[in-house]
Amino acid sequence: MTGTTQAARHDWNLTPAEAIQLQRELAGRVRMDRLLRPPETVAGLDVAFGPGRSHVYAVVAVYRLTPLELIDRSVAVLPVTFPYVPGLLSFREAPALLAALEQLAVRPDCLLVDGHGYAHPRRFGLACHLGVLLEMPSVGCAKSVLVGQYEEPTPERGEWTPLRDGDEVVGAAVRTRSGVRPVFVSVGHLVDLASAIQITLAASSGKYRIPEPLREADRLSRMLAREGDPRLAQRYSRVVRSRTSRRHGPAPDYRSDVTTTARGTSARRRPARRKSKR
DNA sequence: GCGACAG
DNA sequence: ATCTTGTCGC
Repeated sequence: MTGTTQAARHDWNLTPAEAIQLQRELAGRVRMDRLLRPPETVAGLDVAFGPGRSHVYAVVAVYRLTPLELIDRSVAVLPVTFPYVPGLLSFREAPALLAALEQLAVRPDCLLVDGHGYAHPRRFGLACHLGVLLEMPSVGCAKSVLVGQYEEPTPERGEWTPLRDGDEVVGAAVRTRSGVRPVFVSVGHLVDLASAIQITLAASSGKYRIPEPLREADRLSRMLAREGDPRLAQRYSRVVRSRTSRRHGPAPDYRSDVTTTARGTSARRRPARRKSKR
């Protein structure tokens, strides 16, 4: 899949009302019925915001599952152009994450996203959005619930209970580490819930609540965001990538099909019209 | 009208 | 998410 999907591209310069309509349309493309052969590599995706919340620092951390180890990383920084609105996270974070994915040296078998997938008001959270645009398997892994209710799973790592929104099972509360709060897993795209849970557990060491790929993406994005220098952050990603790819040999090229650029310096025609609260 | 509300 | 000090526990 190297820039061959035409349908998987759209404008990000939308109003909240337009964004909601787009989600309703794209939600029809989510596929959670396909069986997934066990992935060998999983990419953790997360973002952090720089000083004044002016820029989004996106990081992708690719891990091999056995053994669980970091094999590649990439960074992208873009100006913030959309407010934080529960249910519309994609329009604030996805452009930067897609830009980071484009700079990756290796193509991961699956995406593990910091946020929900199907467990969303319109069944189209950030993980679904990325999976559908890239046409690749993705899993949503959030630290708190957006929609739905669940019963506490027993304390042992590996245990889980369904997350239900009305009669529908939209995800699962998964215990990635014994004795701590569960994480909330849901289908992103091209995986079923059982696989999504397995992938989340496989990416978790058991020493921390957050799966390793997401911990690393979170750690690096926050570190770079604190520096507050977009240009330096992007340069840093190149250094890291050449370093890791040198040790593991040449990696297959990665190309996404999205129109976003890695350097996003051009001003949007329709900038964020209000600041997020809280 | 009053909460709830991924990051 | 980000802003922040100390504190409880392995």
